[in-house]
Amino acid sequence: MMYIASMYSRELLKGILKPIILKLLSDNGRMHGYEMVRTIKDWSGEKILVKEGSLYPTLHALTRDGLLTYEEEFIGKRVRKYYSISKAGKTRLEERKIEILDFVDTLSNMFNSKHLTT
Amino acid sequence: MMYIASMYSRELLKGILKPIILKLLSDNGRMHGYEMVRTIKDWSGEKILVKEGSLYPTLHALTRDGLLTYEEEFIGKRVRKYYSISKAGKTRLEERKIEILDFVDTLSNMFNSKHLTT
DNA sequence: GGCATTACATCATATTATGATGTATATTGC
DNA sequence: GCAATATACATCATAATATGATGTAATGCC
Repeated sequence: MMYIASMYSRELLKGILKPIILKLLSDNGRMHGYEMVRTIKDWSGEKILVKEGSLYPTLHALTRDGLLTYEEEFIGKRVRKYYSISKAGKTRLEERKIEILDFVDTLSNMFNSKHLTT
Repeated sequence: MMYIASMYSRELLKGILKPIILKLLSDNGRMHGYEMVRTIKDWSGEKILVKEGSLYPTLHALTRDGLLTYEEEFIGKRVRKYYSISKAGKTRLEERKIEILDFVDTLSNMFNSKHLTT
């Protein structure tokens, strides 16, 4: 059992999990689900804590959409699913990366300056 | 009738509308709904295009939660609701601002560097 | 043996932005 | 004067998606 709470509010994290998974697999090659949870945690400085109830359905959705592939491996009797990013997944990642960095920049400007209408 | 499409994908915008409204009213004092839509558009460089179907229910929710107050005014026969941020709203904005700027920074780091696990 | 960790999974629920739709007044161009 | 557009409010069904709760089972450690 895993019980953790994200530092960022639930709403702020919406729409960001898929790109994070794509980026993770793009950088690291093969990874399995449980490994991703821990890596995202480390990677974000303990600030993004993905829950299993979020991760597994998202991995299935990305696979269904052809952005990921996976292979099963047996460690003793236990099965592990190693996921990899597909060609289509890499293309999608590039698109989303541009959007995210631009969005982040927009938000940064919005909340850092004082915008007065005249 | 207003028909516009946001530059950013739907998911990415989730959870950001409330803080934007709070920031807007914090900077500008009194504003009415329709004015907010146009200001957010200008303010974000045409990148965040809030829909009426999103804005009005959100204004009601923020008011219900005590973060906004409003006064009705008549421009001829037409009613306008001028919203202002409350003390509680300002407190909430400060909290959310810190969270958003930190989140933005985390995302920027995540998507700009290559993170390899060893 | 007992406990924590690893590793997968599903499902009901909550949140929230959107598109569609509706109503009505005011303004601007011709 | 009239038509088109802009102003200004609103509601509702729908879609997307992260979470908490819950479940199963193997492995590693003391």
